[in-house]
This record gives sequence, C-alpha cells and structure tokens, in this order.
Amino acid sequence: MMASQSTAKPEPRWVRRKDARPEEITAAALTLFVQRGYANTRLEDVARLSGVSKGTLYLYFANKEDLFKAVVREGLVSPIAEVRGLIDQYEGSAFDLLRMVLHGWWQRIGSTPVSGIPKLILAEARNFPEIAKFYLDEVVRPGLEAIVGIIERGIRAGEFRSVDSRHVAHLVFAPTLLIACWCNSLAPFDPQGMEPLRVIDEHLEMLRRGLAPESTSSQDR
Amino acid sequence: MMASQSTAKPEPRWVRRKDARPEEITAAALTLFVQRGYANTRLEDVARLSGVSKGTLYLYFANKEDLFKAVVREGLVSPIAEVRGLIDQYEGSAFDLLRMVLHGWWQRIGSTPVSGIPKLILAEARNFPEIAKFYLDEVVRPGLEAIVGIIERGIRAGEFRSVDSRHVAHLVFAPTLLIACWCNSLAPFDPQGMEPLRVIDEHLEMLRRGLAPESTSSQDR
Amino acid sequence: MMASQSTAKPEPRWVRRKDARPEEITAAALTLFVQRGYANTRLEDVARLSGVSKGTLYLYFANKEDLFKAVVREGLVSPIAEVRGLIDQYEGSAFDLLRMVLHGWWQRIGSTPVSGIPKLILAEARNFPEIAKFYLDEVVRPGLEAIVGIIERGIRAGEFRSVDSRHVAHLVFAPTLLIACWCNSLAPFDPQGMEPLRVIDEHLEMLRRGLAPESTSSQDR
Amino acid sequence: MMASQSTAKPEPRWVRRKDARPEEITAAALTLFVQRGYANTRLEDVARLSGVSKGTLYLYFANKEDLFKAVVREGLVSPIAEVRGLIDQYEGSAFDLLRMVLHGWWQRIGSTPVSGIPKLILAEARNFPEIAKFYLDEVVRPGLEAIVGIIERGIRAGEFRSVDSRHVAHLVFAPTLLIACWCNSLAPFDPQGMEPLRVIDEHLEMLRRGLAPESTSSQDR
DNA sequence: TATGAATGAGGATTCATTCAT
DNA sequence: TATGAATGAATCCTCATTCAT
Repeated sequence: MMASQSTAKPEPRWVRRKDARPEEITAAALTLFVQRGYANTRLEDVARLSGVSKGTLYLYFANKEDLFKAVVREGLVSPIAEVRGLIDQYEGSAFDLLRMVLHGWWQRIGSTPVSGIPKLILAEARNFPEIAKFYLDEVVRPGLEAIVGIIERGIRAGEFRSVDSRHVAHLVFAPTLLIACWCNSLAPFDPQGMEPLRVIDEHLEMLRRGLAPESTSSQDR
Repeated sequence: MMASQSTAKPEPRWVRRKDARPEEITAAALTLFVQRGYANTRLEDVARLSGVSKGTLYLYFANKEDLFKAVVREGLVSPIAEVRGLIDQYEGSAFDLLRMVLHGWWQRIGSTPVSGIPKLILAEARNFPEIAKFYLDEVVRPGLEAIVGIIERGIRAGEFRSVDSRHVAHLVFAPTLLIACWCNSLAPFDPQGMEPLRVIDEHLEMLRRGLAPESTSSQDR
Repeated sequence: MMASQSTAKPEPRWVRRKDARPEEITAAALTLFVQRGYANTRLEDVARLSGVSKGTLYLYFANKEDLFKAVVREGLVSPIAEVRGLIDQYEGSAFDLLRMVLHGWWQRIGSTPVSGIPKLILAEARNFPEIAKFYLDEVVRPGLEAIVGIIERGIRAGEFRSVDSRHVAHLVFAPTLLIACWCNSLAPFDPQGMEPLRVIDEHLEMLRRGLAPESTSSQDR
Repeated sequence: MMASQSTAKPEPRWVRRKDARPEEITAAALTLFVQRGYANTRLEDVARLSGVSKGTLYLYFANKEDLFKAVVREGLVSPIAEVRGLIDQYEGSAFDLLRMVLHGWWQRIGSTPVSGIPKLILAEARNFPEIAKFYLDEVVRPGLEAIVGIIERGIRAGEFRSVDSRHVAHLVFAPTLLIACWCNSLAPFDPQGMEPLRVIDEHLEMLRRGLAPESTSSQDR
C-alpha cells in the first residue's frame, strides 16, 4: 500500500532550478520577441513557454524591458566574442578571411535563433535607445571595423583593388542582414524559399570578383 | 461666383479637402508606426499628428489593423507602379538598367518616408500574415522577377557572366534593405553616419565588376 | 405612442457630464480612502461608487496617488479658506473666538466627511511626504498660528493668563483630532458612543477656566 | 583541538534563543507597520528587519493578519497591566494621580515604539473589526473608566468641580493621542517640532485649573 | 461628418503564501 | 526548524473602440 503511494508521485508543484532558469527564460523570450515583437509578447506567454509561472520571471528580471535587454545582450555576447577571436587569430588571404567571417556568421548566428536579434533591434531601436547604443558599440562598430581592417589589409597586399573600405564594409554585411530579417519575417510565407548559404556563396563570389584589383586586366585595358 | 468667393474668403487658397483626410491620416500613421512600431503607436497620437480627433479615424478606417494595412498598401502602390513602368519601357544595357533601378529606388523610396515600410513589414509580418502575403506578392516577387529578368537579359547579351540569377537578385536588393532599415532604426544613434548614395554607388560598382563576364573576355574589352 | 417611447428609454450606456465628474469621483474616493485606507481601496470600487467606469478615473486623475492628493487638497481647500476668513474678521473676546473656531470646525469639518482627512493624513503621511508637507504648510501651521494669535491676543488683553501659547495651541486642537479620528475609526464599534459636541463644549469650558488669569484677579471678576 | 574550539568560538555570549524569535519579529513588524501602514508593509521587509527569512515568519504566525494582531496585542498587554496596577494601588490626590497616569503614559508608551499603535489602530480599525473591538475592550474602555474613576473620586473629595466625567475623560486623553499620532506621522516633516512633555505638562496645568472647584472663587462670583 | 468623453478588456507588476530542500 | 524559490491571485493602468452630442 505504501509502496503504491510512492509510485503515485505527488507530482511536486514546482522544482527548484535556480541556475538554469535565467537562460531558459531568455531563450523563450527570444523566440517570442522575434516572433511577435516586443510589445505584442505577453510575459505570461514567455512564462508558459519557459515552463515557469508569471511571478518567477520577476525573480530574475526586474521587468519586461530588463528581460528584453537581457535577451539582446545575452544573445550577442558569445557570438561577438567568437567572431572577434576568429578574426584576430586568422592568418591568410584577406578574401579567405571574409569567407570565413561570413560562413562563421551563418553557422553561429544566421542559422540559429540568435538571427532574430537584428530584426528585434531594427524594430525596437527607437524605443530602446540604450539597446541601440549597445548594439552599435558592441556589434555594428566592431564588426564594421573588423571588415574595414580586412579590406584594407587586402588592399595593402595588392589582393584587393583600392575601394572606399568604410562603405564597402556595409556591403559585405548587407546580405547577412537581408537573410537574418528574411528568415524571421517573410520566409514563413514564401513558398519558393531562398537558400541562405547559396546567397552567401554567391555574395562571396561577387566580392571576390568585385574586389579584384584592376591589375589582372590592366594590361588589356 | 467663383471670383467673388476667392476674394471674400481670407482662407488658405486650397482648403484641406475632405478627400485628403485619409491620406493625411495614413501619412501620420506611417511616421508613427515606423518610429515606434505598430503596437506601441497610440491611435490618439496618430489623430493628433494628422490634426483630427480620435473618433474621426474610425470614419475612414475600420480599426487599427485596417489603418495599418492601408498605410502599407498606400505607401507601396505608386512606387511599385513607377518602378514597373520604368523597367518595362527601358531599352539599354542591363547594367544601366540596374543602375537606374537602384537610383530610382533611392529617389522614390529610400530617401522618403516610405523607406520605413520595409522595417514595418519585417517587424510585423508574423503578426499580419495578410500583409506579409500582400508584400510578397506585390513587392518582393515582382521586384525580384524584374531583377532576374534584367540579369538574364544581361547574360543572354553577353554583358554578364552566367550566374544564379535568382540568388543574385537578392544580392542586388540587399543593400537597399540595409539602408532602409538602418535609416529608420540605428542611424539616429550613430554619430558617424553612412551615406546611402555612396553605398549604392559602391554597390553598383561591385555589381558591374562582379557580374562582368569571365576574364577570358577581358582581352576583348 | 410617443409617450410610450419616452418610457421605453433606450438607456444610454453612459452620459456625458464632464464638469461634475471630478467632484463626484473625489467624493467617492474620500469615502473609501477613509473607510479602508489608501492601499486597501481599489480604484474599481471608487469607480463603481462614483458611478463611472475604471477607465474614466484616468481621464481626470493621472493615477491613484494623484487622486489621493486631489482628495486631500480638495477636501481641505474650502474649509481652510472659511476658517481663515472667520478668524480674520472676528472682533470680540479671545475666548469667544476660540469657541467660534471650535464650533465652526465641528460644523464645517467635524460633522462632515472631510473629518476623515486627518486620519488619512496620519496614516499616509510617511508614504506621501508631499502630502505631509502640504498639510503642514496649509493646515497645521496656519491653524496653529491662528490659535497662537488668539491666545496671545487674550493674554495681552488680560483675558488669559500668561501661557506658552505655542504648546497650548496644540492642546486647543487635540480634542478635534481625537473626535475626527474616533468617528472615523473606532466609533462604529463602540456601543456607548461619545458625543462630539459635548466633548467640544466640555473642552471649551476647560479652556475658559484653564486659561483664566491667576486667581489674584478672581475677586475682580 | 576540540577543546580549543570551545574557547575559540568568538560567538556572542548569549546566542539569540529561538524563544526570542516571535518578539523580534513583532518588534520589527511594529516598526514597519507604523512607518508604512499595514497594507504597504511587505512581509519580506519584516523578515529582513528581524533577521529571519520570509518562510520563518509563517512558523510563528499564521499569516499577515495574524502577525498584525499579535503586534497590537503584544504591544499593549504590558502597558495596560502596568497602568492598571499603578492606578489600583495609588493613594493620593486625584490630580496627582492624573499626573502620574499621563507621565506614566509618556514614559511607557508615548516615548517608545508602542506609541505607534494608536495610529495603526486608527488607520486599520475599519479593516480589522476584531482588533477594533479588542482595543476598545482592553484599552479604551478600561482606560476611560480608570480616568472616570479618578475624576469622580476627585469630585467626591471636593478636589474637582462637578463635571461630566465621561466626556472629560476623553479630554484627558486627547493630547496623548495627538502626541502619539503626531510623532509617528507629521513630526518627521515639521522643522519646528513640538515637545511632547511640554504639551503634557501644559495640559496638566490646564486640567488642574480647569477642574478646580468653583469654591475658591465661589465667594466672588 | 466630427468630436472626445466614456468604456472595459487586456497585460504588467506586486506580494502573501506555499513547499521542496 | 529554517530557507527562499516558486506560485498566482489581485490590482493598477493603458488604449482600442464606441457613441452621445
């Protein structure tokens, strides 16, 4: 009899998992924020999706805005670090580095839920200046600078023609933005689909040719 | 009669015709939707900005969602028509056509308030499938097809190398998306700034070189 | 037929009465705040009691705190003015003036809902420093000063013995505080009851005798 | 080694006995209830202030209301007993007894945290009828009766003039209420300050004179 | 048509209370 | 006993929408 009781699991109303919680919550929040937008996401849904109660959210985040910031920050921190490391160490041709960066972006960000963050930032930057500045300072600027560095290295090495590195850097990233936004907004409604990796490779090929120095064909000019 | 009227009334020469109301309202709504996002925009603010009362909005639009759809539709209708006409008539090199399209985009969309619409669509597509489909059917698909057509014309004419026209078409538009989104989200927080036209021209140059036929044909240049 | 129509009132969902509203609301709020305390009063109840909807409250008051302040301020404004006028004009013996002030207090405050305000202030002063200061500056200080003035006039005129007017002024008001608080808190539970006017008159008699000049002058009375 | 432990322990000489817990908790609760009001006091703060955890409160008190009642009851029990004893034993003039009671009140209640209880009662009586009745039965009524007794003893002894002892009893206590409430609400915001003992002494003097039999001056009347 | 006062459903947030540890 | 993470009912407040004027 008593044994039967033990099998009749009293099913605890909740379990204590303090450490895991914040990540589970931000993961759920990221999903919903990306899907529905910040304002349209109910904290109750975030709670449900992360398997906790409404009140529990407030044990880890002061309020909705705070949760949002945590989602963005946390989603970006490790990708940023990784990409930085990647670039700093690399020794090789400038173009190979560009390829590595774009492929790395796809692997670590583009093909993961984190790819939803750009859309979030775009949508909410005006409402959250703090987030906008953070993103500019920690992601955009360093990212652009890295690309500028690569391009200028390529120019100095005679690998690339002389271009306005600053503006070209924007071009290098444009397709990633397109992909990230597309996948998290219109893609679900597009029956044809677009293959991100194909776009990236096509883009790389365009960059290779577009950045090639005039010299090769300089004689026939 | 008309003469007498014009002399008597010290009123502005063209009084706001009641027919103009809807456009004034959608214009105000576009501004606010782009600035703050759909959910975060209060109809009261739209009313104030367009100089009418809250109740008046409901004389022209059934509800907030309806207003939103009108904003998007209306913002896109004439640009779409113009670009179509542009392409259909044009006779000239494929690349010149690309240049014309991108410059035209900047003039008619990129540098106007309408440039905020892509951001709106990205942010709200998931919440408004109808809008998403409309945008896909009326803007994205026709736009891509037009570009695909241009590219394939160029390939057939030996002006461009042979590429996956579908995916390259995405690349052609990517920088416009970048610019449109950037200007309506992060640009206000970026002290450095980015010059859209410079980016577009740099992009065109990259396209010219990147699409140029294989260097085997470099001597025949 | 028409008569029947008039009886078949379509019963409008609400009526427009912009001007009357604020007072109706503060009156209801005063009642409930006094009865249940600030924190324990639900705005929904205030709304119901004043015959409006929850949202309507926010047309007139920014939030609960604002409503609270309005209740206090509004409840005090006219009594303050009246008492001031009363004292300023009066010409007569100091004691008669004291009597007039205390009786006036009973008529205009003590026996009205406004008598609940002292209790409210006491209970919430610490939570609303602004209100505390307002009450001190606009009610307590002027009130005490008025009493001090009367007492000192009486002393100068030989009508009162020489006392510490400042501290005696507190004593003059103490019974009104007792009455105001008692009636709005314990009175409903006390079967015996206490008659405010009796207490006031007994108090006046004590004041008359307690303030009478030293008995040296008893013979000349 | 172990021996050294016993000597090593730099612990306080008398560790907080678990029996002391409830008192520590009610003391903390009294402070906070008086400061912020019942509803506005978070049990978490009571817990923190009394150095225990939130859950521990529930080992000693069934719930917040229970804690509140304990605070009131406990705060009043010993003062009541003391004052009773004081009065019962006393042999002396009625006025001296009044003086003793009021001075005793100041020493044992007025100048201690317990002085906050009247404010609490006033503020919450309507919400806690049980408390109201308890306070009426155990504090107000006995207190008034005691004063009534003293006054009537004085009258019988020819020490006091003939007054309505019941209502005058209220007057005797009024200044204590004023002081108790003042100190726990407006005093912190009043730069001038009021000296409770001065008020009490002034009050006693007013009582002495106000209650004096007509006889002294009866001849000159 | 045009207005804006009034409505009330919806969602963020708080905090007394429970309970696994 | 003691803890504090977890819960969810309760309440403030917002704002799309309605409708008397």
